[in-house]
Amino acid sequence: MIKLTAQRQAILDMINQSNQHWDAEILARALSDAGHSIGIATIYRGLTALEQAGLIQAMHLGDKKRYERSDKAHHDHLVCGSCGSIEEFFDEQIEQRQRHVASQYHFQMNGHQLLIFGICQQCLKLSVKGEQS
Amino acid sequence: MIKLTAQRQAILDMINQSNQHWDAEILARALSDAGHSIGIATIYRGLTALEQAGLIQAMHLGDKKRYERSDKAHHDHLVCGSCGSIEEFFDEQIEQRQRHVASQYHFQMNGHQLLIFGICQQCLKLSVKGEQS
DNA sequence: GTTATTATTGATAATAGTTATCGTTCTTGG
DNA sequence: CCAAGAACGATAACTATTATCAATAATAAC
Repeated sequence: MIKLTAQRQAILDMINQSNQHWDAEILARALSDAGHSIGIATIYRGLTALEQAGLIQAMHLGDKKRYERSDKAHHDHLVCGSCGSIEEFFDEQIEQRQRHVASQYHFQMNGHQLLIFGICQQCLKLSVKGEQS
Repeated sequence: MIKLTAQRQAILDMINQSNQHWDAEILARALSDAGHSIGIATIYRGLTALEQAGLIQAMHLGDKKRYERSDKAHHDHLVCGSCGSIEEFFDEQIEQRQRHVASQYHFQMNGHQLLIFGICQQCLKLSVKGEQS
């Protein structure tokens, strides 16, 4: 159904080649740096099309939408408020409990998003070092 | 520290009087309907100030920020994709597991957001009725 | 209790992220 | 080859939010 044009292929490749959680702006810059000149509207449309086709997956983080590869198993995210890095995790017990809660509320769950905010290990180390000096 | 002006008091009252998850636009309309004429910038600034003071709490849902009372215990949300309603729930096991995951990753958690997406009981009932007719 | 200082307000301009418009280009089937 | 539809790029428009700035209100200093 979806037409995989050269532009969309470039977007898809870029996303598939890394574990990043891309937003449209960063992706545009990366594509430009890689030699692809793709209009920003085409990038937004491409992302939407690729998401609908299930070729990539999307999440809302704060005020912008992020896209990542869809060829990995479901997972949730640890978001560092200091460096902005995003770490992934999966916990079957949490998944189970969510299904349980949904059924309790007679709620037909078709997705979820769990973000854990805080400070990542890296940044914790740095802040300790910084305080010592 | 925060100055509770008449405008901010009106915003706070409006939020405290209901269990809604307000966005700035809806809140502005409600305040206007209630006879308060408060500039939209003042509403945004007031919301930020009240949030920083801990008098209300905020969450990101999709592309807009929502505010709700802070005088209730922590909870997460079931978001209906059909009618937009937001139901609240709390599950200690999920909370515990999150703390566990964070410590596993040496991640200093200082908050989280869990959104369960799907269709609420009300909308499920309606869709069944609709299909029968 | 006037004056100086500081914070807040409202109108509006500006910004960020995203979507819509529109004329042009690229496919693809007949 | 050519018509129909999809996608493209440039850019205008839109939504949510923040910044600017002059006017006003509250607070503190004398």
